[in-house]
Amino acid sequence: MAEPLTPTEMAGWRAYIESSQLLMTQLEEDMRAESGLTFNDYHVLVLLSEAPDGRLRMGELASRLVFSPSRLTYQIGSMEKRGLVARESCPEDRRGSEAVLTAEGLRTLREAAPHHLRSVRANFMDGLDETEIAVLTRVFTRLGERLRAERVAQ
Amino acid sequence: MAEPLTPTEMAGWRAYIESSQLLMTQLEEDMRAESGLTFNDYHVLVLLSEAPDGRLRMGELASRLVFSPSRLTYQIGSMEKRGLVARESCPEDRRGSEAVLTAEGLRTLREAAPHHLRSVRANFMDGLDETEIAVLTRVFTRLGERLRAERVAQ
DNA sequence: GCCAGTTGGTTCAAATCTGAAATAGAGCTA
DNA sequence: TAGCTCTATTTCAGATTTGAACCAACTGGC
Repeated sequence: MAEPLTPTEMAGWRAYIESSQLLMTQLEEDMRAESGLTFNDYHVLVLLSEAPDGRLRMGELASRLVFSPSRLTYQIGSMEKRGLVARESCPEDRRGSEAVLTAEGLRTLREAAPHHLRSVRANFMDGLDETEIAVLTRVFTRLGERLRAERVAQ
Repeated sequence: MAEPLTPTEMAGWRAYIESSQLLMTQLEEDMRAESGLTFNDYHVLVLLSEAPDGRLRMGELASRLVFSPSRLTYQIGSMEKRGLVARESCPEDRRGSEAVLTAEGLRTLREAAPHHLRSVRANFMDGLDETEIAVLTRVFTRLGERLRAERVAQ
């Protein structure tokens, strides 16, 4: 078997991985400076705000965030302390619990979103033209679908 | 000022960020299962193996990994315990120290690399055609250059 | 109904990561 | 060369993350 990656592929891979690291760090820093939130905090708020009734089962949230169960327990606990979400036990399945967006959480999200999106634009989107955005969207949408499918199948 | 991101941009952004999360998690898991290494461990080994004489100053390594100084201190300490790298104090500047790849570290890298690269191919590259790879490479190379430049300028 | 086997979440100890000090040496200027 | 400022790295305490173990509640087969 030949090299697992051609030089061209290797270059693409390295560029992607290293720049993504850089981008994440930058966005994290901006978010912290502007809103005092973590990227994870923000992502939880977004997902909850989009869910019907502002609530999601822990498992569902964990799977969308790609978080381990214990990590999500901690994350929600931390956000609960800060009043951004509440935890309610689930009526249909008494093993389960749900995270619910609070008014304070929604307010925090509304306040943070424009700053964050501006940061995304400045650090990422502004460098791309329309064709590139289209390719990225296509590539990563497909990638996500593939990986999610495999993940379910183990 | 209008919305900071158009719906098209937003879709691209979400696809990128969520799929990247998924991809990283998958690669991490594969790496751990196949080599008992962390993605960070691996990246350190790669950077050192490419450096002249297999050694790099802590600061240089931190900057390439996008690690905080204290994080790198910890990371190298951990790898030192496992015999993958050694730490030597720097002759030219006695404040500094360098991380040096050990024979054991090089052996570990050689053993891990094919598994990892196969995982990168299977989870990422195989889904892309040549045009897409070219676009990704171009986009992320440019992004990296931009972000690094801004990072230096504060 | 009653188990055995799953599932959904939490808990726990250990590992890792973070930002703010602390250290120590370099380098410049008077 | 003494005194200042800056730089490279480590240390420290606290926050987060990890994987394994645990607990309770659901489910299906008998």
